[in-house]
Amino acid sequence: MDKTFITNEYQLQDWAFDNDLTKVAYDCETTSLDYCDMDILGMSFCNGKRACYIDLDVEEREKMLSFLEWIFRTKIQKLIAHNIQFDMQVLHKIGIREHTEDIFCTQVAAHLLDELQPTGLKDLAVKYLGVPYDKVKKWKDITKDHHSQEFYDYGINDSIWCWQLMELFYPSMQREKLHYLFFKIEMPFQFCLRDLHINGVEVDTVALQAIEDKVFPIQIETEDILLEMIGKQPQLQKGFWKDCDTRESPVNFNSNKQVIPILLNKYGVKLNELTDSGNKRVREGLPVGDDYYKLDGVIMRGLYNSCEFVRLIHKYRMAKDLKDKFTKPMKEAISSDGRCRTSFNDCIASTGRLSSSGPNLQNLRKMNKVLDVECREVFVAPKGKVLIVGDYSGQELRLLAEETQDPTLLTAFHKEMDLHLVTANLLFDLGLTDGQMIKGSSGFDEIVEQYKDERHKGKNGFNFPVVYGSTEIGIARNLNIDVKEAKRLLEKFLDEYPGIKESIRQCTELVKHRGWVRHMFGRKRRFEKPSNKAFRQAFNFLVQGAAADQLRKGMNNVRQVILAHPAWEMKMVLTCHDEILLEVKTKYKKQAMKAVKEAMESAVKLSIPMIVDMSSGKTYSEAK
DNA sequence: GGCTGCGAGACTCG
DNA sequence: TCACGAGTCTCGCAGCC
Repeated sequence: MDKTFITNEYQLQDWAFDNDLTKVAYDCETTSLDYCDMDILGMSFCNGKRACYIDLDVEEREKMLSFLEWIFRTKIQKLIAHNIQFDMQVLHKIGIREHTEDIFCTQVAAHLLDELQPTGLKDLAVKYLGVPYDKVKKWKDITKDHHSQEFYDYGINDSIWCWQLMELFYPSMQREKLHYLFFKIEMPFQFCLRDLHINGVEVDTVALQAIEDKVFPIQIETEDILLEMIGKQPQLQKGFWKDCDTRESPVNFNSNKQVIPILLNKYGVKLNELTDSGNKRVREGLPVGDDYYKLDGVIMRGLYNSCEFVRLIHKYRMAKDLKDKFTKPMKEAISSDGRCRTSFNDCIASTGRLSSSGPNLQNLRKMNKVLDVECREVFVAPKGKVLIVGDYSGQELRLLAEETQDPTLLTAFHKEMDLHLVTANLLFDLGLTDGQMIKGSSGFDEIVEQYKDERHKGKNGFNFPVVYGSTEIGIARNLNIDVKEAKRLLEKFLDEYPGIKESIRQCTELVKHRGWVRHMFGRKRRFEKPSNKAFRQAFNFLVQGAAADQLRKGMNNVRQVILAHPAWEMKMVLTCHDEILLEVKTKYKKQAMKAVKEAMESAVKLSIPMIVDMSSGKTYSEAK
């Protein structure tokens, strides 16, 4: 491959006019991964024959950027990159906002072709291109001199490898029939991911601080009471009495190793359950000491009435958890413009779901009734705007119906019946008619109230666990009934829903004999060897994975709505598995909600209706 | 004695 | 080997200088 290193405007122009740039792989080197702080150092191109590295940390930078803007706007018709959503963020940041939407992300392609492999560019270069492992340099290994030959080489190799991977992956995807998923769902979705990161979500720092000001005193007060109960005192450093870091407790109530001996010896609490490693030791016939008792929130709640000490430890831990895992990291994650930007990772979960990190905004704590704290209230709409949420109603169960084509499930969703009640009715012979189980019908709320317990068992004991592949033992533990009864009910459940039973059987056969399954939108999941765990994962994938790709299609449609109505100033700001959070000018709220609902509901055509619930508010908690 | 890396366990969410 | 999919924090231990 011919390599050129470019450091000024004329070299760049010569290279660009001498080479065909209709189809190129490109890669950007930047100073930071966060959109707010990021600046570009250089960019590399490869068209399959020749490659160049363009140093942009130079005097003629502005002229070169404006020439690059022209290239992207007029020359490039196909754009290839590794983790292209990031490289498109860089383009946006440096003012290149108009470019082709015909894109190819080699990272996404690699993930679709093998969801278990590492998808870093360097890993793939070693695995597929035969690049020797010791020749692959990581960012942290290269010199800090951005104008050195070594740095230029590092930059240019990325676009060359990227081109070569594209040439390998393109035919592989056609062979594996992943083409539709890749080009029609995943590639348009990369623009949604780009926009989510660029937009971020606005954080109300006053509300965030208010939560910390509420929970931190609770943590300290509870710790004092706990210490007093065991006849000890906190050790305070002189001076900064308000500063938590200078205060040391002789007992760490967050440590089970320290807390369990107190519970056993001083309070005579009986702990029965063991941790996973404790259970393993029992199976292996090894001795099990106090260290192997399990003490988590569920067990602590069970001991509330008999032991005040346990209740206070739980309260202490909840307060500490909110500060350590929500308010503190959230403060650190806010960019200079007051917005929080998470990374949405498209190529991690083997089901195809998105994951979120740095910070993870997909596990925001719900309302904590003990401490009276709602974390979602810190996410707000900017002035003049409102937040709207579109949420797929019963998404996984509807997709379960679609996947299994079970007649009872299909009827339930066609008639808009409450599926948890339907299951309860079938399992516990409640004698309800179809009409009584239709959501919103007269007397429906009373029925739900009357059969609250049975409905809860239908929902959390069967409907959801069956999608996870739960066994009678799991169901027995879950519902606190004996295994024999759980087995009888599970058999009854599968007899009442024969489509589910048959689908699980077929799915298991495929894993046994073929080693992989494919969900309704084309994504594949592979298994190294058949096992009960693999069978559960495979069936769950058919539903969870389909849900993930339905959401992608929904978001792609919503993006088109955004582009069609610039006056609404609508922005996607978050997504969480089955919902999309957007901000929009207050005066367009009604139209926007209608359009988003339609866009999400029409994303995929199924044999049953998909319903999207819309809500709005000034804060995320209000809009939920 | 202090630092670092790692696994286990606990917690959060859909 | 008792539910699917994630991320992140703390604790406590092992290994190293």
